[in-house]
Amino acid sequence: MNLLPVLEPATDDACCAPAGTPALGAEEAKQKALVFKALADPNRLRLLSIVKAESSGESCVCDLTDPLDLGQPTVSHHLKILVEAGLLHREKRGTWAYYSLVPGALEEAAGILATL
Amino acid sequence: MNLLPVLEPATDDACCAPAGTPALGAEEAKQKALVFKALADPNRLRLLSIVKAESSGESCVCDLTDPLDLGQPTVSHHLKILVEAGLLHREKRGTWAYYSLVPGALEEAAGILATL
DNA sequence: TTCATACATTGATGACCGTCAATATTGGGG
DNA sequence: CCCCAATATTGACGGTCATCAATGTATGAA
Repeated sequence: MNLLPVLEPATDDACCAPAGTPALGAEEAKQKALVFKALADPNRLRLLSIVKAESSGESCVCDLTDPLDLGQPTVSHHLKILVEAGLLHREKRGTWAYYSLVPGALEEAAGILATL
Repeated sequence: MNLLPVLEPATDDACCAPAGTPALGAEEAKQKALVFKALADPNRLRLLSIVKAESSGESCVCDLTDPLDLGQPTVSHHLKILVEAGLLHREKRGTWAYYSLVPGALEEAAGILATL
């Protein structure tokens, strides 16, 4: 998938050999960092945890506002970030909004680390 | 490991059932978020990628400064963050500093996602 | 000891982020 | 149509972060 750098025969001087194309491209790295940015907040981790623990597979915002010590707008903000990161799915039914894990999304995030 | 919430028989009103203890505690979440904070930067992902791709298993700073479009102090700063997150190991030999992946660290980070 | 190299640290700056209060929007019920 | 409940959006504020230029530190060589 990645063209490996040419793997120089070792410069006679010392350290600092390859350079060439870095293993992970700049754009690719930026993209992958987005997922971890979404995961890099304690309250968002707790949100994911609560949604995952729910037996029904989904939680409405009021289920999520109480356990965290945060105001409702802040929780909504975090949920939006998780949705935009592709980790949560949002479905509005009546007045309520139900959030559920996107199937395989967490595994995919874990996969990024395995294939760095 | 976690005491599950009592799982109310469903309040007659509608939504908003459990509350109780959130699946992931506040302190625990804060701790786990630290690793993802370290991973939440494109340049740090690239650094990890380069170190991992190196056949010798380690890279000195000059190997890392060129591929990224960053100054040497900035690279040093990112490396420090990765070391403090427990992802990289630093060993100084002579004038050079060699960085290598901490064995199992990336897998452990991936494990956090699996056991949220 | 003096100099050059490799790397780390400091201080400053501009950008981004988490949080809240206030307000807007949407949907259901009377 | 009007009111209320649930959620989203906006604007503002304080804190953190990524980056760089300048400087400090340590190691090896002359």
